[in-house]
Amino acid sequence: MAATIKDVAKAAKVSVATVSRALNGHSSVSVEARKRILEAARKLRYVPHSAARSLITRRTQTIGVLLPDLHGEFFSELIRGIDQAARREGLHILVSSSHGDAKEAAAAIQTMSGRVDGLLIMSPHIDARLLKDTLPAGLPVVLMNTPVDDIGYDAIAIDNYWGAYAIVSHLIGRGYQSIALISGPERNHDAEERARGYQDALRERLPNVSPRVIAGNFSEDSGYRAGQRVLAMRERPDAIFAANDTMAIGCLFALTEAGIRVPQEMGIAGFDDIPIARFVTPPLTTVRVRIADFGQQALERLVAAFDPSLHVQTSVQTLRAELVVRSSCERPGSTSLRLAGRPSG
Amino acid sequence: MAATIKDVAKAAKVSVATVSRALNGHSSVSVEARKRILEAARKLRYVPHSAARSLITRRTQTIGVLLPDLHGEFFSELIRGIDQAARREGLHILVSSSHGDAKEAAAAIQTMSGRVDGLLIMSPHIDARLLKDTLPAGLPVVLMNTPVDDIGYDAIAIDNYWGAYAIVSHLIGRGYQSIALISGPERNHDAEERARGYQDALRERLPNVSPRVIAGNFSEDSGYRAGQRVLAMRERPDAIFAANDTMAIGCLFALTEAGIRVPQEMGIAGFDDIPIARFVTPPLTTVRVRIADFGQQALERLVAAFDPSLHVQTSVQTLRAELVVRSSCERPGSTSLRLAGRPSG
DNA sequence: CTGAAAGCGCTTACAG
DNA sequence: CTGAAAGCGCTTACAG
Repeated sequence: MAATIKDVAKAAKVSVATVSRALNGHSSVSVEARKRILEAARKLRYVPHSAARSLITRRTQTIGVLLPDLHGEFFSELIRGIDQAARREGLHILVSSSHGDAKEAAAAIQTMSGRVDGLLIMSPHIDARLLKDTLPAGLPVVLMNTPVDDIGYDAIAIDNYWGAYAIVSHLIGRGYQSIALISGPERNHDAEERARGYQDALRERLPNVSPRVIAGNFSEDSGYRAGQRVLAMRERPDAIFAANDTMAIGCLFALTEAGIRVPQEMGIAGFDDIPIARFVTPPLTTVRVRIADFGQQALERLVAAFDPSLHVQTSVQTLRAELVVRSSCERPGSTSLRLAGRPSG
Repeated sequence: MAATIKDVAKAAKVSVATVSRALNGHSSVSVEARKRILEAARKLRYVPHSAARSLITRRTQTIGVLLPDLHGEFFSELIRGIDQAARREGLHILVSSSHGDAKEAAAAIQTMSGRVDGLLIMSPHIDARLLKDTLPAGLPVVLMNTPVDDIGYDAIAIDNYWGAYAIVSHLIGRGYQSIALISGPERNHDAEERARGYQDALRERLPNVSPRVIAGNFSEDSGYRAGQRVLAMRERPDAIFAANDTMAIGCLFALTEAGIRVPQEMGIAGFDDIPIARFVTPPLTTVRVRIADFGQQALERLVAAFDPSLHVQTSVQTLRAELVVRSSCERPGSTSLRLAGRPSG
């Protein structure tokens, strides 16, 4: 049906070798031959068969992106950044998501790994050993926000710890004294790092106050329910740090519904700076992570790893986060103290 | 490096043909041979080379998804639905986005079409002729929300017209008399259909009121600016229908900032029912489209088209939308009138 | 039930 | 600058 390189060769009256060379831009083709070949290819609507090419070149021009989930703007932003960078590099992207556990993630890696030149992996579940057992030796990989930073994989991570530390410090600077955390899902690396930042900030800056953690799972709904639990407490906290914006907004909704005034009676802060964060009432103080940039950098790391001469050693790169101060935890009368983003390693 | 079918054959002491048959589940392989082969394959971590297989089977087990953009939750939901259905079918998905115009979309179709068994295309720009000129004959395609419904392509579309018609009718039923539209981007099919629904509802239900359209482009920011323009009008409308939720929320923000009470002084309605819509203050009345379902159905349509015996004729399928009534246009004292979703064709 | 062989559509030394 | 030929790793009639 579709034209092959043979058809083009016949039409241009040259060998398939010459067609291949002309189409791949090798210089050693005469001007007239090249012209005839290009003309014939155009006429026949010739498109090289990618599988045949891959078979011989051992390159697919495709990279795989393994994501734990696809809910929410975080992932569309991430894919957007990856896709943009990939297009610049002439690479296609194969997407796979919804891996509930390590086993599923490993299976997805298996089926992808034969079809791609490299893999971008975000998996809160997988560990280093499983990864090593699953990945074909020599396949370039960049781990995104995945808790495997010790053993020979390139990785890129959001500075969750610092972001959480900074925002809790900010709340304390604003005069809040009893700050509760709405946590993310258990065994989720991002969630754990944010919790750790919360704990450390509290311990260092308010040593006499003990942390209070309300379980959440990153969904709006869990934030809403957490808000209701706060309302039911005998001794309510005076501020809440939610481990992501989505929960912060759910919580805000619960509080507003109950007539609690934010930020006067209770401060709220989130994490991520999703687009909607600035549009809720009151606008949400949060930590911004440039997610599309994150995706883009991950892809560029991967591309760099394609060239072994450039890629001498694996390393973990951290992506700077920045505090975004809005009014959801600005008590009237408190003085302003703005923290800047820490330069990342 | 990686093991090939030859290595497995050698290890299991059979021919490559037998290995191929065993691994592909053909029945005509003796039990012992199958056992030895499976064992050898496992030991060698054999994974069939997908390019080699594709070359001979003419199937890639991959479908391409062409999207105009990747901003916002709409697209992550869409990809999620597609990805879920694809996984069930054992298909991989190749994603490509950010095609500013028809030419870019055509180029993306070109580079993808050699690597996929079928294509899901959402492109507000492309027209039927260009599509016909670009697509290899015989490649299964399903158009998603793309204004090419007349010439022999399968298509699936959101019922934008009806959704807009229904929500404007709802506003009128609530007693609003002067309803302005914040439109979507020009030459965008969804936007045009929603505008058409708005115009028709107004013409039929309030024949003496002329429509008022404020230009927007689906971004929060354009909604915000539209809100400011409304505030500056000499004769303000008493309700606003924004062509998507994102703009509705931007507009709401502008109004709230200016001290306008919603819904008492001005009603607002949106379109899409993005997750945040229920969390803003007041919660937004909107039209819900089950986006993940939409993606899933598109993929299933495509898979059906793989089997020519099942797939006799192309057709356009419309996805039901439903009105979601919240408080952003509930004036005190107005009576309730809830419209149900229309069954789709 | 099994194997030898052809062939899918390319690229790339090799020889001229 | 060009062509003949080998070979990438599979699958599948064909013959036994």
